[in-house]
Amino acid sequence: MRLSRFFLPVLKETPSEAQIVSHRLMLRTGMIRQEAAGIYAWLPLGHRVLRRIQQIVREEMDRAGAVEILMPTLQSSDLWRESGRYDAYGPEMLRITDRHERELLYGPTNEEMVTDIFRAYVKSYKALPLNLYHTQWKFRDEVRPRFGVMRGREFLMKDAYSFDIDKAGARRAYNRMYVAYLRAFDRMGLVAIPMRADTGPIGGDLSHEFHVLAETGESQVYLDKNLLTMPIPPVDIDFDGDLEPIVQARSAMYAATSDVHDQARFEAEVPEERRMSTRGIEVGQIFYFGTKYSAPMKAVVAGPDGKDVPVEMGSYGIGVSRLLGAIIEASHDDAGIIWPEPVAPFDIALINLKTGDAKTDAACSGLYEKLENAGKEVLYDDRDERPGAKFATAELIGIPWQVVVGPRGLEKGVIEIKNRATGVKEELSAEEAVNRFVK
RNA sequence: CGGGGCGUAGCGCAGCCUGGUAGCGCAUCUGCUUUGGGAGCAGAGGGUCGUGCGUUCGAAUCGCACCGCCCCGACCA
Repeated sequence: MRLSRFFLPVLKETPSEAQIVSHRLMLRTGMIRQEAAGIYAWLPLGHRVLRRIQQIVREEMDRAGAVEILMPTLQSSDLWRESGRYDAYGPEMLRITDRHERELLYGPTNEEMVTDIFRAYVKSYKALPLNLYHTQWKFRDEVRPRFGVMRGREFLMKDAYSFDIDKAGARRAYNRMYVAYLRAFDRMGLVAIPMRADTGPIGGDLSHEFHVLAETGESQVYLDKNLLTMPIPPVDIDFDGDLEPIVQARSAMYAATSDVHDQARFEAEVPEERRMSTRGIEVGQIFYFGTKYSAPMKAVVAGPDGKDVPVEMGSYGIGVSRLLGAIIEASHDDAGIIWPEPVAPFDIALINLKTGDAKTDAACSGLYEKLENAGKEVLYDDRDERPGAKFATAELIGIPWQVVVGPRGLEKGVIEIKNRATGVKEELSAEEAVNRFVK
């Protein structure tokens, strides 16, 4: 993409409404534009990152055996009356009336709808286990939206729903999502720690919140430092195999948010030098809730004995749009964002230091073509701007690699590559540079 | 929803207290010069002063109401 043809409305000054760093940077880099409190338009740069995150989540869901669907944003109130949540949900739910005076709502979540889909088609235990997921915009009319996309009213969320014949099956489904989440967050360059979470009226130990550790996190978290260095399950992990040991290895170690934190237990279980207390951003939650919806909504399947039983369910959310904020909170410096490579909006920022200079233009065009043809996403800064402005833009928007081409270097037959995260610069020939990225 | 604050050009702000018809920086446009870390000079364009009602000869400025947004708290992916 040539920057001269891209739409990248960066701001030199920070809009006054933004308080936390991720929100400021998202506005400054022209990733998002606020349209109303907690509601944002996604501009090209932000949209690109959103899509990459969504794709990583999708790949890991698919790998774990979940099946993608897409449910609507608007739902009929009928299903919610069946589950009893229509009245229970309160003003957080955005309610809409259509021209026929029918009550609709903008979905804050999809348990009812997916249960309805399930019960319409699945009648036998032989069709289980099943996990249906989608990534869709949700709306929760928060009293006080804040922190940009970290706590908007409209947000993009991946939610998966598992269906099993019994609790043992539900536990296996839960474990698959647990492992998939470890992999997904790791691929985004995040250290996300599964924390014991409040299971509410359901009880049990099958609920975890995944938190990204960041100073600006919304909740206080307490954990065993050993969790930070636990190995991530490999790409070829067998999701049909026994994942319990992986889950247990982590669950055995203390990690809790403030609402379930037990200081006495923390001190008893974790040696002082391994105790860590910091802030966390919740980016995902997995939850087993049994027959909470299947029972009232009569989502039943015939078991091996021919008798109908309500399915055992769980739900598994990832805050896709929130992750943009979380990643920036966890990865930035004074100059701007530092995107982890797998989620970066572009792989390489190609910086032409002297647009209009025939040799420099030609060298840049050549590099641009070779890198693009090799499948790299390149943002070529071909604007008629001064070098300083181009460097500043590249740093601000956080492209992982800069390829810097100018007349001075070309005289010596070299260009410069610079890593955004480390700041390390190297002078190479153009050919070497291409080989470096193409491999 | 309780408490606080703010709405003036695309962005950041001053002007308001003490009423007299709007200004600064950045950005934008034109020209010239410049070009290895957010250039300089000269010129130009751009504003229903959030909305409505009121007070007044006269309202960005004073009063009332409404709308929007932000911050702290209580609540949430």
